[in-house]
Amino acid sequence: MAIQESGEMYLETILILSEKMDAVHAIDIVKEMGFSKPSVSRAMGILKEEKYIKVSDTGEITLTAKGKNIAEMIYERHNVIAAMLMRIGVSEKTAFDDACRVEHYISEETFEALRKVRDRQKKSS
Amino acid sequence: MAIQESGEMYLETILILSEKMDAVHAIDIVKEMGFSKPSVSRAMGILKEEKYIKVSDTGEITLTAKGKNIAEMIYERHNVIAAMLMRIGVSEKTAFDDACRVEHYISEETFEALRKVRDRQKKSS
DNA sequence: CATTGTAGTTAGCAAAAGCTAACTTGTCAA
DNA sequence: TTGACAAGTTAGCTTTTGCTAACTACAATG
Repeated sequence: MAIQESGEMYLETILILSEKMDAVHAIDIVKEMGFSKPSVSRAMGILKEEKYIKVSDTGEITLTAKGKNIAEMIYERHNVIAAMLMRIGVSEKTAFDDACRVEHYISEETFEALRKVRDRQKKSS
Repeated sequence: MAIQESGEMYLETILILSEKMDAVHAIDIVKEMGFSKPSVSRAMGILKEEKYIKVSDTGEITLTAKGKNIAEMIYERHNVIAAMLMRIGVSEKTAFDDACRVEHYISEETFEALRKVRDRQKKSS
């Protein structure tokens, strides 16, 4: 089964959290995303099942290579979109929030075009 | 209840179809969107219930003012997003498809920023 | 050692939005 | 007039993804 939007969000959150703390547990995701413990618990079950994450017997959650690929792709999309929005005058908060929703729906082609715009911008600044 | 993404899609489709033909029926929406007849039938029931559309006794579907507002807002978002994507080099087909998904997820602030970019572009061309 | 609190799971509900199967209804052609 | 097709509806299934209630398991405090 292909990964769902919600799965992408969970993976991205795990990636972000694992850069901020040395061990990510389900409870950290609960606090970060604002979902209930059972919702997160089930999501972790599915992600584990589909080999996107590993969960140690102490409950520590880590991304597999497969999971990390997706998390990083989404995260980069997030950054590229948010950067583009801010460049055209959207506030940081809104750019972040909108990027968070939009990141799941753009094609590879659009992403590449956005990335080129960002890179051009970078060079000229 | 606030309108759902799927509801927005149906309203937008009704708007587009009613510009192409003089009477829109459920079957036209079935053909346009590729959903089953029962799916469209139920969606029309909900949109009618919530006063976004009117359905005549011959089955002709028309947008109410409330429905037209939303349809036009979404349609304009669609156009603004697609135009922006094409401007940065995305192909017409992809721009259309991506806009179709993204249009439901951007904030008013982002939309206004995009519109300004488009207007600036218009003037300078 | 008992109590309390934290982390996580299990069971089951709900809403949204797709689907198929099977029905009604109306029109039109033979 | 009958037979067939087209449009629409009804009933009921499925998946996704949130939720609450209630449980287990463990650890730490008094």
